Amino acid sequence: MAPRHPETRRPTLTEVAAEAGVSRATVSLVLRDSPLVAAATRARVQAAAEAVGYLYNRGAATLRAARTKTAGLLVTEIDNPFFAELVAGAEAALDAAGYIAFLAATGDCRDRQGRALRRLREQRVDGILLCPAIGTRAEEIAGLGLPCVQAMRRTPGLAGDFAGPANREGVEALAGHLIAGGRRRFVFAGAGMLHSGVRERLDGLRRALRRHGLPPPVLLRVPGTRAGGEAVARLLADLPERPDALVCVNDVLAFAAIPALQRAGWEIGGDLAVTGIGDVAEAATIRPALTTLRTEPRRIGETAVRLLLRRLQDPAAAAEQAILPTRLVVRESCGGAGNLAMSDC
Amino acid sequence: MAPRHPETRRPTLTEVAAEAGVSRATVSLVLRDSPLVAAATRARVQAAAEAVGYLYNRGAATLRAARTKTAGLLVTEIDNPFFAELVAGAEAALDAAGYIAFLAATGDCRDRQGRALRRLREQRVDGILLCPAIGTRAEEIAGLGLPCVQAMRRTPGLAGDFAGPANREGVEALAGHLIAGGRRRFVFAGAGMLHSGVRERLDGLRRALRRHGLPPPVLLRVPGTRAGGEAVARLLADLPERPDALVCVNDVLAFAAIPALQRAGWEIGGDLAVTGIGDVAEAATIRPALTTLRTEPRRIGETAVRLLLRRLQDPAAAAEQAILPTRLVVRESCGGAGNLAMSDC
DNA sequence: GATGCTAGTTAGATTGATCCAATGGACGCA
DNA sequence: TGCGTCCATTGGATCAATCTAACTAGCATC
Repeated sequence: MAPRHPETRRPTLTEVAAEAGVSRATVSLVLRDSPLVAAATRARVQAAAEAVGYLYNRGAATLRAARTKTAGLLVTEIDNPFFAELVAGAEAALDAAGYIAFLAATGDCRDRQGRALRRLREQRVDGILLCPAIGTRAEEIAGLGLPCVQAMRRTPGLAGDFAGPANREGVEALAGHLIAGGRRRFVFAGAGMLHSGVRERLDGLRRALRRHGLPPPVLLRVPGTRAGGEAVARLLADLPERPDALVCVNDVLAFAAIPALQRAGWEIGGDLAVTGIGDVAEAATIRPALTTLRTEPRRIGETAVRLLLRRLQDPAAAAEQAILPTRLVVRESCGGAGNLAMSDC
Repeated sequence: MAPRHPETRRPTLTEVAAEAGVSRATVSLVLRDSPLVAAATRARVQAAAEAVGYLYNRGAATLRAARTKTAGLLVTEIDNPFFAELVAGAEAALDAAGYIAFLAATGDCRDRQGRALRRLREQRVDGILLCPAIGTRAEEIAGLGLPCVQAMRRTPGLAGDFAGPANREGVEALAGHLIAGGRRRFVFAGAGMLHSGVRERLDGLRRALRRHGLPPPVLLRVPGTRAGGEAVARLLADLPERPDALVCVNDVLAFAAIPALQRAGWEIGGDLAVTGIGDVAEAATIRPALTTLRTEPRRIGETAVRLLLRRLQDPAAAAEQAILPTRLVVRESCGGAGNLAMSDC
């Protein structure tokens, strides 16, 4: 039986210093890659650290210095494939920069978000990447006293760094495609939680309809989840007028809506066009394959981290809004022109 | 323009102590919910902490005490929906216990895993939940000197805590179902990386075939990813004998294999049965819907955390192996009996 | 010979909480 | 009153790093 958690005292700077025949301060400088130490000394210290099996204690460093080399990733839900990809991209980018990520989910609940934020501050993270929960107020974020980059959604009245897709323009193009395909009576599903991202998407849709002289969309106030998608089939049946296009606030909602609608007798791509937003992997395998707006979550995560790292380097820099272009991916679920093809927007 | 990161010195125990008219030690006891302090004193201290806007500094506490209230989550890939669910379950369970999770991905690469483990140790995490990368050696884990619960896979020769599905029994039942449906010539896809989990699945399949006097499966040595799934179509066409059943090592591989096979002219569920393992949400929406073995990743994550918390409480406890039961979910992709139904195994 | 400069190194103070041993006061009991 | 307990509280040391300012050579300059 191997020893489990041996209470061996780990060696400290002092031991390394003794081994190398220098002071603690010098060892500290070497470990932090300071240009102040001579090459020979540096080599000697590194050898000594290796020899005694030294392990850096970031906790002790944190106490004295202001940096922890950690960042918080606070997203809505981890097991939504969209956010999973966003988190994967953010984690990889942080890792590459020598940071390590704390992960927490808000479930779009302000209380949970508040708890998580408190823990992250207790841990003295250097910065936070946040998909703010519905109802988050600007003071909550500004009051953190921490660099915070928002992703996907913005807290109203908070003019900080932000990374997200060009929702309005993208959805406008998506709706334009549907209209060109002959669709006229639009429903927008997922208006249950009107955060800034949803509002932009809805705005894009409204603008396209207005431009073509069509009536505004019917709103289904369901959450943007699989559960929300399942509710859609029932709600659609109850509408006074039969719609011919269902624009879903995100892919996941569409994934659940499509089978439910099929069971209810709708012919997806035929009498009803269905679209998503995101273009996660499942969009290509569901049948009919989903017409959607590609927003590249992985890249959004990477971009948000880039903004965060920049902000850490230069706290006084002007706030940056990284609005990433989207791309319309036309598949079968919208029927009409361009079936199975992809086209830029 | 709101102040960005005001260099306000955060109040410390000393300030709270002064405000409450007690010593630092007493404040510390209150903050840690010690039963030693009198109720009146406790209330006074809590009010004082609130009044001065005190924020606990876990870094300082860590330096003195041995606990950080953090744990590491080290998984293969975050954007595989299976692991995303596992991580979501683990994060929720850790959160409920007052812990916060570091997240990192190994990409099944020992070097990356090693780097992540080093960072986690530098941060002095209390414990680690690990899906060990291929080729991980027992000493690497035992040498951490840290509580470590393995999930999904085991490092050979390491007898520690473990949480994972009953792969062998599950796949045996799955294969039994296919055989009962008339399938005879089996291919196993995803044998590119033979970790313990894959080996168990393969064992289960082999056992079922042997029991029914059928020849062993053909192995396709592709990775268990979407890319691996796409390679499958080409490889199947090249086989000397046409198979009638494709057992995929996981759902994600099957999701990519099915459309690729369809394009190559195979009739899924008809001339070729295809199955996955996991039963993530996409399994129900792909067409034909995927027959798979439900392994409940979320519950595996929760269970692994339960084991980890137990180990933290009692480092000397006997190692526990939590082997969670699986459930056969029969859908269309395997054709034959039980179409669209679900059945226990 | 005094002075200034630079590169490399260092001693000692500091960070904010916890641990430990000690202390003061209230209480019970002979 | 005196003594032993028990409870609540405390001062000082401690954890392992970083920071600050100072110091030492070595060399060039005036």
